[in-house]
Amino acid sequence: MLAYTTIQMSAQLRSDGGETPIIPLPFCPHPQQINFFAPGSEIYAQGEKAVNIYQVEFGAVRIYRLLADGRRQISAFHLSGEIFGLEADANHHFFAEAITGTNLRVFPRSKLGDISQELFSLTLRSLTRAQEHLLVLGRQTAAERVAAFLLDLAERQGGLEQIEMPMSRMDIGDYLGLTIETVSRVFSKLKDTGIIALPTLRSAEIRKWNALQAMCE
Amino acid sequence: MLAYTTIQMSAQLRSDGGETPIIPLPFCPHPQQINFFAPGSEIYAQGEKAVNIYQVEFGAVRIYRLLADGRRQISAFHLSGEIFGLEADANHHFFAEAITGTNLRVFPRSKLGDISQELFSLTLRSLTRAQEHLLVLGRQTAAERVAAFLLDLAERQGGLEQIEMPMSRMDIGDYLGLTIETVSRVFSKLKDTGIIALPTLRSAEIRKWNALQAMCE
DNA sequence: CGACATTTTGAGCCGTCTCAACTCTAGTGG
DNA sequence: CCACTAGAGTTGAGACGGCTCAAAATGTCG
Repeated sequence: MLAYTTIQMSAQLRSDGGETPIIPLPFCPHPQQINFFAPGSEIYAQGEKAVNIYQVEFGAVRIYRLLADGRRQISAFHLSGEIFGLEADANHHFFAEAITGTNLRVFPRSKLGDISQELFSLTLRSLTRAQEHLLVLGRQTAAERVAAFLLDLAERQGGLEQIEMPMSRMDIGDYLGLTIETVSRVFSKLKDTGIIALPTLRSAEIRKWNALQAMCE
Repeated sequence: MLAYTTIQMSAQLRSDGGETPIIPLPFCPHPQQINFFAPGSEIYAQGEKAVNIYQVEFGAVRIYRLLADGRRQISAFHLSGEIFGLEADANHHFFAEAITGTNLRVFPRSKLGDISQELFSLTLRSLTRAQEHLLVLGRQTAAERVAAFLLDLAERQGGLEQIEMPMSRMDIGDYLGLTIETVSRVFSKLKDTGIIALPTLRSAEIRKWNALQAMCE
């Protein structure tokens, strides 16, 4: 929505520097190019012809859909190493945007050839992830959703207690089916009860793993 | 949950007889057996080793997950022709149960060999469907959810105004993230406004397509 | 340091849930 | 064929969680 262009380097440093680079980038069937996307920039749009698939080298991406009145649902965040952009037919069914400055490996769909076992299993993992997120959206309370979100992020970042959250509160709300106010209130409550700490706005630290896990049932 | 055994034939007739058999059953890589499942019977359980994939010949199946306190989220219904049971790893992440009397083609996973383009694209379609359902659960009101559900069912049954609903109100609620009471209230409202008719408990007739579509935005 | 965007906090409201009673349907047995 | 019964669905009243609207606080970048 907002078109930054000059800030990209600092955002890049934040999401890439520090700790982390634990996640491997194995998927690599062909020589491919790497493109940089500035924070907030569009990678593809709903309805657009799906010519490429993408792998995050570093940064973060949101996949989302919009209702006519502007309500937004983020169906997934993609972090380093993850693949996105595969579609069931010729066109994209969702929007994809870079959250922070993001480097993407671009694989032309035409050059993929036969479906590798690896690509298939990445797709199945996405499916499982989406189906599990359905449980969160359909049946969990606000507190449970945020807890599940934090644990999921932690796990995807190597299981450390320090979590990077490249996305805004609005992104988190649109992912969890909540408003920013509710997300914020839950964060505050978790902080007050000592379950997490919030060193900065875009990072969290899990202090009581069992308490957080217990919240998801 | 309930173990019928004597009623299975009538259930079978209801879901199979009448109109419908429009949907093709193309997926058929190897000779395979066909198994009958009585209404309510378990096809596989969460955590169980995933040895087969399944295709519905006739009947209906629910795929679901449970929280510790019994809250249930149905992530998908599968009708004639549809495939389910594929998992990202060795074990099932969900439960699968027959809703009505159901015949399933069973394909041993071991005999699938290389992933066919067709199987891959069926998987992608499931992924898209799940991601679109996230929008429903995350951002739509009760009335919008029910409208989307009815339109989806109608489309999958060939676009006719007569819809078969093999599942109970509880199933619908657990699919849409609502209680049975709310589902029932929305059905009543749609009936009162003449948008749908409800000839029997397990069928519906769409009277005003545009009104229903307008509800989903 | 100053301006703007983002996040947090507060107060009141609304949609959906909960709990309870009633109705309808389908199956059972006289 | 009809009354009886159990399960499923519907309807109503009140409660509650998360939303809306508003304002204060914090963080970011010029």
